[in-house]
Amino acid sequence: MNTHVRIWKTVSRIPKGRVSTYGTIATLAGFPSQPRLVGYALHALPDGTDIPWHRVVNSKGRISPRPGAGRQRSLLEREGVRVTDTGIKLERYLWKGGGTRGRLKKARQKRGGGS
DNA sequence: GCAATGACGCTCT
DNA sequence: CAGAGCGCCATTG
Repeated sequence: MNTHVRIWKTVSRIPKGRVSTYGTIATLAGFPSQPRLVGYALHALPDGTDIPWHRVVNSKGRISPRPGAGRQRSLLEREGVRVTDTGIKLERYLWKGGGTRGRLKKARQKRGGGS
């Protein structure tokens, strides 16, 4: 369970109006490339949790097909995060731990990235 | 105690 | 460039 708490704490560190991906959270939490654990930890979150789980999205910047996804999108928009059909602007809202201001230059330019 | 699954990500084809 | 498969660790049955 300690594992979950660690992840929750990391998620809680996400600044308001910003989002992060499972992979990023996993890495920051101390689990390099272990997004499944993050997803599983969030899955175990209680309903009245104080953890901003809605700020966690997948690498595509899209909300995973989980029950309440629509509610998550509302919460994000409520915090000022614009969610488009193409997903959230990770280059704008993606938060990468520490006070990095999320200044991702080339991001990881894995595939497509920003069209 | 063993086996399968899971709110995903990366690499290969 | 696009699509599919495999891998990681922990939790649950």
